[in-house]
Amino acid sequence: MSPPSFHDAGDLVAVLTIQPLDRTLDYKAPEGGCFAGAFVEVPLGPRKVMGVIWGPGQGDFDRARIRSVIRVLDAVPMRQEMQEFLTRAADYTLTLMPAMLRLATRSPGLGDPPSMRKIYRRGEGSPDRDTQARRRVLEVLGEYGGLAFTLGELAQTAGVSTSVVKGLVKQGVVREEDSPRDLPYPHLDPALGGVTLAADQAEAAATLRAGIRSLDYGTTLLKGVTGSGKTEVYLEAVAECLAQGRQALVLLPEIALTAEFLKRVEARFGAMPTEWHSGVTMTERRRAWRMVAEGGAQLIVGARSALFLPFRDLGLIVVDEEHDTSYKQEDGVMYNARDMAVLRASICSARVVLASATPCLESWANVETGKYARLELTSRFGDAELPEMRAIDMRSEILPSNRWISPTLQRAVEQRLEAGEQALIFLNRRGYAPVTVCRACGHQIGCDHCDARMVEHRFLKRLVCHQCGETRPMPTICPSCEAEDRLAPVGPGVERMAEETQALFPEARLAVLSSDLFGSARALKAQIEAIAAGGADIVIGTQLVAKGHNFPLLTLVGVIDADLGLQGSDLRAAERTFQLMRQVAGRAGRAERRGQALLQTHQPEHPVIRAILSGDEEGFWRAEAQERREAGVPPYGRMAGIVLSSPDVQEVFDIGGVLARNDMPLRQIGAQVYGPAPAPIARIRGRHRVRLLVKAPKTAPLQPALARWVAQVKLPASLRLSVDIDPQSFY
DNA sequence: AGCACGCCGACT
DNA sequence: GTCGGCGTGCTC
Repeated sequence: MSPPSFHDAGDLVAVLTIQPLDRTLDYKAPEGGCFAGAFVEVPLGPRKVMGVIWGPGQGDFDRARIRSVIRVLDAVPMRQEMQEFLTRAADYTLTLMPAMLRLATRSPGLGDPPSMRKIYRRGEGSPDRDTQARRRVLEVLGEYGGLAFTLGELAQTAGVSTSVVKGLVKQGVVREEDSPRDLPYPHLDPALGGVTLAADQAEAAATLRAGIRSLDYGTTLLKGVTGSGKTEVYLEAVAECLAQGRQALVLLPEIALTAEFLKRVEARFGAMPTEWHSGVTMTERRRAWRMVAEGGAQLIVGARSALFLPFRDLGLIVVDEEHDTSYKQEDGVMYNARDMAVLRASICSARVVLASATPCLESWANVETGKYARLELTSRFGDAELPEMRAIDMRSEILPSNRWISPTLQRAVEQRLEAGEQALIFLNRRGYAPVTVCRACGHQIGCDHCDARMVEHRFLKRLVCHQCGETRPMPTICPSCEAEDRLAPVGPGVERMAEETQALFPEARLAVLSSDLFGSARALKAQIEAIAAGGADIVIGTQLVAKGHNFPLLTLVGVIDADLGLQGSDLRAAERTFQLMRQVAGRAGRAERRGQALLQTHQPEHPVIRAILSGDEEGFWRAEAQERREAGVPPYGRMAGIVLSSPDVQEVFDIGGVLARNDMPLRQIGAQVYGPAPAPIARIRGRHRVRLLVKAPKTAPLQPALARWVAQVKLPASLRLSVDIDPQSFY
C-alpha cells in the first residue's frame, strides 16, 4: 500500500512541524508534489522549519493565506507506522506532537544531501614510470581486489605518502570517485556459530525463535538470575530476526554496558552492530539514522531514544534489564522505554523480549494476566550458585562513631583478601558525605537554587548539588554563623567508605566505582576491565556496580546500608530495594567459587529484608502485589503526577489549589486528586515546584480526563505544567 | 519555540 | 510627547 500522494496543482497537505503547536498546519503541496511522510521544509512566520507531511490538508484555513511547502528533504520518508507510533505515544504520555516529532528526527543534517567523500580504486593502464612506491599502491589495490579506499587509508596501507596516490590519479592509473560518506554497516551473519547453550537456554531460545518466525506481535518476559545466560538466549532471537531479513533493536539501560555487549555481538555475528546513544559522534549518528532508515543497519544497540529511529522493518526489540529505572525518561517527554517498546512492536508486528533477573511488578502482573509470555532460566552458567545471603544485625555490632564497616563485615573481607579474592563494599550514595553540618550553629549546607542538601565530594574538593549539578568550593567558614573550621561531614558516601576501608586494610588495593568519578564512558569501562582482571582487591561502589558487569574474582559483597532504599514512603521502595540487593548480591561468586552477600541492616525482621535473605522471590512479589492491589496503585491502578513550577511560590500553590478544587473531570472517571504538596524536590534551579497526584482505577480513561481537567485552568506564562503518566517515584 | 503586537512607567 | 518593559497571541 503506497502512501497518499499530493501531486496535483492546488493539493493541500497537513504538515506537522517541530514547533510546539498542538495541531498540523495546511500548506500547498510543493512543486513536483510529495507523498505523505515526506520530510519537508515549510515557511512559518518569518522562519523556515522542518516538518513532516502528515496527510491531506484540513482545508479549514483561509486558502488565500496558505503558503507553499518550500522543499522536500533528501531523507527516507517517515513510515505510516512511525506516524501511528508517535501519535499513540503522544496520546499516552500527554505530549504535544511536535515534541514527539523531535524525538524521531534526532539526526544531524537530516535535510542535507548525502555527504560525499573521495574514494580511490584501480583505474586503467600502468604508470609512466615504475617506482617502488607506485608499485606498492597498485599492489594494495590489487590485493583487495576492486575495493575502494580513502586517500589516507590507501597511502597508509601502502606505506607511501598521499602525493604518490595523487600522482597516479593524474595518470588515470588510480581512479578518484565520489562516494556517499554514510555507508551501510558491516553485514552481521546470523548463521555464524554461537556458544553452546545449556538445556534450559536452548529451550528458551527455541521458543523465542518460533515467536520471531510467527511475524506477529508478542512480548516475552525472559527471566533469569545473574549469570544464567540471558544474553546468549536473546541473541538467538536476534539471529532469527536477522535471518528473516528484519532489523533488531537491543536497548541497554547504561551506556557503560554497551562496549561489553558490542564485543559479544561481534563474537556471535562476526561484525559490530550499530550504536545509538548520547556518546555517539554527530557523523556516526547521521550515518546510523540514515542506515536504519535505508536498511543498511541490521542490529541497533542503544539507549531508550533508539526506539524513535526510523526502522525500515523492525522485527525484534530486546529491553535488557527491563526493570531498570533509567528506562523512564524524567524530563522533556516523559516516557517509559519499556512500555513504548511494547507499543512500537505491537504497531509493526515485532516481538519484544524483556530480559531481567529481577523484573518489575508491572511485568509480573502482565505475565499473570497473559499479556506477556514468560520464559525462565534457572541454572547459573558454569554451575555457579547464587551467593549465600546473610544479614548483619547492626543493633548488636559495636562501632565507633563515623565508622560504618561492622567488625563482622571486616572479618569477612579479611578472609577473602587472604584467599586472594575480591570483595565489594556497596553503598548507594555518591560523594564523601551526604550532609555537611556546622558544629557551632547546626546549619546544614544546602543548595541556593534547590531545596536539596549539598553533598561533599572530597575527590573534587567541592560541594555538589545532586539535583541541579551546581557545585562550589568546600567552604572553611560556616555560611550561616561564620564560625571557622567547624563544618563537619555527617553520614557516609562511597568516598568516605573508601577512606574507612583503606584505614582498615592498608595493604589492599582499592577501586572506587561511582558515576561521578569518571569523565567518560570509556574511562569507566577501562576501570571495570582492570578490576575484572584482578587490578583491585576491594571494590567500593554505588549502584553502578549492580548493572551487569562481570567481576569473576569477586566472591564477597558487603552492603553497608541495606535499609537505605526502604526509607521514605515511596510506592516502589520495597521493590527497588529487593531488586538492587539481589543484583548486587549477584555480583558475588560467578565462576567456580560460591559467593557470599552480607547485608548490614538495622531491621533484619523487615519483610523486604527477610524476603531478600530467604530468596523467596515469588513470595515477595505475591505480598507486594497484594499490598498494591489493596491500595489500588500500579500495576493494579493508574497514577499520574502533575508538577507545576514557577519562580513564584505563591503562584504554584494557588494554581495547584485551583486544579485540586476543580476535579470534576477526574471524579467523572472515578479518579482522585491528592495535593497540591511540595514536589519531592520543592525547588529546582530557582523554580518552586508543587505536585498533584492523580489515582485512577485500572481501566479508567485517564489521559483524556487529565487533558480536560488541566484545560479548565488558564495558566500564567511563568508557570510550567508537566504531566507524568505512571510516575516512577513519589513521596 | 520565536517573534510581533500592545499597553503602562521614566526620559529627551 | 517618546522609548521600552515583557504579558499575550499567532504562526497555514
